[in-house]
Amino acid sequence: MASVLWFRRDLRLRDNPALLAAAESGPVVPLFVVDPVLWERAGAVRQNYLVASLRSLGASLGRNLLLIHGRPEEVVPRIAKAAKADAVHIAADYSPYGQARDARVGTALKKTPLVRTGSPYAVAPGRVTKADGTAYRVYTPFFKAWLQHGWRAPADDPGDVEWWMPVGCQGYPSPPELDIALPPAGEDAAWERWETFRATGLADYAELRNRPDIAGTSSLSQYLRFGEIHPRSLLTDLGDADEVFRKEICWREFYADVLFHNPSSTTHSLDPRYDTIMRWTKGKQAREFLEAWQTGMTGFPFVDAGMRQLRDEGWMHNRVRMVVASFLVKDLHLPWQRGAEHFMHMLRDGDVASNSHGWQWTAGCGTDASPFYRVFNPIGQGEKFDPDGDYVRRYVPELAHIPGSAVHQPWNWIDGYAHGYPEPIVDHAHERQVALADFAAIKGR
DNA sequence: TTTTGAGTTGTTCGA
DNA sequence: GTCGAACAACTCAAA
Repeated sequence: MASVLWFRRDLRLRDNPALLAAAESGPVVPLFVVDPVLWERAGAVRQNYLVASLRSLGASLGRNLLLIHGRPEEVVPRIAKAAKADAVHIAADYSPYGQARDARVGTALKKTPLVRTGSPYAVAPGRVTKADGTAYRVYTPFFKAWLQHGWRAPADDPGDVEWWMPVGCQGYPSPPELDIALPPAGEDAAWERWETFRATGLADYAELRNRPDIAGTSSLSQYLRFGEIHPRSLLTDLGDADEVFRKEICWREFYADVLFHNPSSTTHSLDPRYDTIMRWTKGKQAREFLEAWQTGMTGFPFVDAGMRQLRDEGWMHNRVRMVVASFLVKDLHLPWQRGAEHFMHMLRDGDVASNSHGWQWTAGCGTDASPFYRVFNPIGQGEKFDPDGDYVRRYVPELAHIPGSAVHQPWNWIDGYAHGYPEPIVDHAHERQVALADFAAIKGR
């Protein structure tokens, strides 16, 4: 009997338990459904990356990837019927949209089972709980329990799979052309990046990961996002000395767990007081602030460098993500949701769980005891984590003439504004006080 | 059961 | 310049 293996965010053949499950019963129909909802949501950068990844997967299947455009609840049953499949195999998707979609597809499949094997996580969301069975809301206890829970060994190599296309394949979708270069997509590229990072970056990761001027991070985020490599594969290769990197992988799992238990937290603050009490900037001023932030024209060099990196590369260093997020929420007083939407539209690694809860953490309405007084100083952060100013000069050419660390304070440089760089759109010290006062009002309720 | 201490990523102020 | 304290309120786990 044939079966259908429906790829979604697991675009790989290695360490793929759902593939093993599918291959057990005979020929496998490798299906990818171009879901118009997710496609529209992705934005041009992720659309391009997805197509590149699908092409890579297709090549590794000997051009047998079955691409069909349409709503999954319509497409998947149709393909299963055409293949006379005994089952449709998937890796579980724990995102709110994925859960709802898979429920609809399961219903539409009627008697053909939708079999979930594995997930994009080492430990599936919902598995790690407190002693009373409820979900964690603080990271460190979660991390301890997650380690304690442990995970399976990577899945075996699938060997020779008989790929089969029972119907004609539709073409790859055509995203708008980009004038930016994305990293190489696909499973082989993911493993190559991982091996390079293991050999050259992992030992210094704890020290250098916060330096956006240095390539100190793993650059694996888009590979994890699209499942071109599984986190279990990374964890298996880690040693005792790699605790900091292990914890970063666990953050991804923690936020997936938090979102699983709070499906509305993509748009609603975990702390419900937050959405109703904060006094946000409104009207024309809000639109102008948002545009200045999005285009990297706030007059704060480190913030603007980050926002331009996002625009130019579809990616931003994590340290800078926190700084620009803090700036949007606590200096410009705009809701975290506006920033999260922009990130999801622009990021090649955009993941709804990590993105929503990264933003909520920064905004101070999410998990963990994010102290209300934690307002990042955009200048101080730049001087601390981009000490030579190289990061700012790389992305903000109007400041390229200012040497060293002085680039973080163009107002103190004699020709600082000679090349059209804008002056600061807000007074950070003042806005910090406003944010603290707002937050104190929330906590009083 | 109650208490206690710690909690990703910070900043400012005053000694 | 460096350094420690202070900046709430709540979650969680261990004592």
